[in-house]
Amino acid sequence: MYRTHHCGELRTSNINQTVTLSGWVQKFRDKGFVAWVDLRDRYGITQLVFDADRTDETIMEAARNLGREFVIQVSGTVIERASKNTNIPTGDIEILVQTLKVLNSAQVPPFTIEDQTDGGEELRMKYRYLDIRRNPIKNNLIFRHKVTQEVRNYLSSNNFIEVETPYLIKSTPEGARDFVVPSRMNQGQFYALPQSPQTFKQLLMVGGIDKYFQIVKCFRDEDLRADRQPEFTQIDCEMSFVEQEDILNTFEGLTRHLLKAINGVEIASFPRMTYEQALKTYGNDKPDIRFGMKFGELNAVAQHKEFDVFNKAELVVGIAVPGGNGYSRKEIDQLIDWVKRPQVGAMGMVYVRCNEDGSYKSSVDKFYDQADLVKWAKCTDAKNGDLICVLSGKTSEVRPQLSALRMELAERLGLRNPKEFAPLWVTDFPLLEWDEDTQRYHAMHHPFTAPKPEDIELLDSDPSAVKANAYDLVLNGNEIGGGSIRIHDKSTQALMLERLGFSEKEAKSQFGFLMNAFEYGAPPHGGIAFGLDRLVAILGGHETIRDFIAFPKNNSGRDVMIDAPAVIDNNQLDELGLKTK
RNA sequence: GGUUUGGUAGUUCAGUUGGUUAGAAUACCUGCCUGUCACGCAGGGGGUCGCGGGUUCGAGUCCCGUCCAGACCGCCA
Repeated sequence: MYRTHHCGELRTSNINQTVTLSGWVQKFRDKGFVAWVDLRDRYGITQLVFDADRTDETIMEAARNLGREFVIQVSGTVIERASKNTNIPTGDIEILVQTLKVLNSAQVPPFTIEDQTDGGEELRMKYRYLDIRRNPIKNNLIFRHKVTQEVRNYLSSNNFIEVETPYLIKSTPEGARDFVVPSRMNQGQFYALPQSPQTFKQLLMVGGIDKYFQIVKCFRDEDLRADRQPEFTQIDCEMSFVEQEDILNTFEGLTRHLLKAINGVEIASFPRMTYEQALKTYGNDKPDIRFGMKFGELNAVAQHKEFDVFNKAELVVGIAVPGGNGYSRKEIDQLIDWVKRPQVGAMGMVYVRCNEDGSYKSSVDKFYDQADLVKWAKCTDAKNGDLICVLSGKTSEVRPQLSALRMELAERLGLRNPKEFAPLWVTDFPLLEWDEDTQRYHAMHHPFTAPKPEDIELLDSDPSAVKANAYDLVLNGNEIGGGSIRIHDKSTQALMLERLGFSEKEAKSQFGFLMNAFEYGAPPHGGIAFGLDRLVAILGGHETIRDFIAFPKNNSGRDVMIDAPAVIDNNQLDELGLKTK
């Protein structure tokens, strides 16, 4: 038997017991007459003691030959410590070792296996199995397990069943790039890995599985970010015989349950906001509402003077930065440089200092008097001591720019408290979005989203005005879930695909299976999918999802540990019919 | 595809205006130490300054190219 106990469980109540423990050598401390080993496993650390008076000399010697991360098994007696350590749960006891067996030696690890490691990101990824031994990563994986368990518990107890859908499916032209897999038995043909199980879950609805969920890997061949991986996990859900309201209530319930069970946070009901409101108020369809700094549109109070920049702008919009009047001229200049960076792309920034005495000082005093600036302050809800930042230009450009500034300032002001949770439903997304590159409409959500019934006639006259019963769940400025009521009849689906530029033939070959199914009694249905990686990271109080994924990929989509992707040999290419020459 | 930051000891980093033998901390090794737990003390080993080219009497430092990594933009229905 390798162990009778794990390394986190022995207490004073176990004193005098003979125990066997196995684990890794965290640390060896040698005082000459007496030496200690911190023995670590998943559950904690237990101190082993080797004492010149009480320990056999050969064992003493063997202990001196141990290195960091050696795997050992020891047997001995639990004794009370002469000096206790209140920092760890097992700090009152130690093991007086009677037998010591090295189960495996270890090379000196390339970074320290400690909470505050000295290792950099790349090195930790290359030796991810060592990184996982560290508490922060190990605890994140345990945390993720808890979240998925709670998801399964909640949905199961609400009559949802988990059904697996295939990973080897068919490439579709809409949406992200597909990862493709060559077929050996059908040479020249390819499977695609699913970007989501979307059509399959809809077919499950046609199959009568009226409440479905799946915790499922999805794949998108697009460039990565700190919060984006090429393979990621979704909590994918679909329900039949439901309206938007039913879905919002059900999954607000799930999210509330998670916040309660995982974070101990109770939120009575989630606020809602339309897509239009979100853009107007926060410049963004996933606003972080933990803090204010709402947009104030200034066209009416700023476009009557000689200031051409504003007069020519489609939108003049500002935010009030709390306490921002405290910024030095230099700091404000740095802010202006920040918004002018190519990543943000503003042409410039006008600012107004709101002095404590109620007077104003702006960078455009030449054009505007105190009475004007009073109105600006009113529009942006600025208080004395604030700084109003104003951007102008094309609405579609200025809003994201000011939104980026708002988020940056909130970050600097410490307003993005990771312990605070502010969920928000964003509803009434447009069905379609004009794409300049391809000169056609794209589905904002996906091509299976149903237009709002009252907007259907606009599909011909004014496609971009058509709204959908589509919704996102936003948490602390992150989109954590999105879904819609789906089309469930063949003619609407055909019309939709036609509007997206599919020929009848293309529509049939790509999505014929779905439209066929719709002809055999498809129930009204809709659903939602949550990004599990992101959700777990946010609940865990982090922005980066990599530390919540056991084996993540780096910025270039590489697994640096196993060194994938890699070339394959000619025989393999030949078998797949992919050999060039 | 673009913008930007970085690459120096096992690791994390410093390295001034281009100038002597490239440093620190930590890790590692050796010795000492009667209760350590970030143990302490003394000593020691450890460098293709990412790679290639150029400028120069002289390059870790300047220039060009290239590779790798991070952040962001595009992209991500």
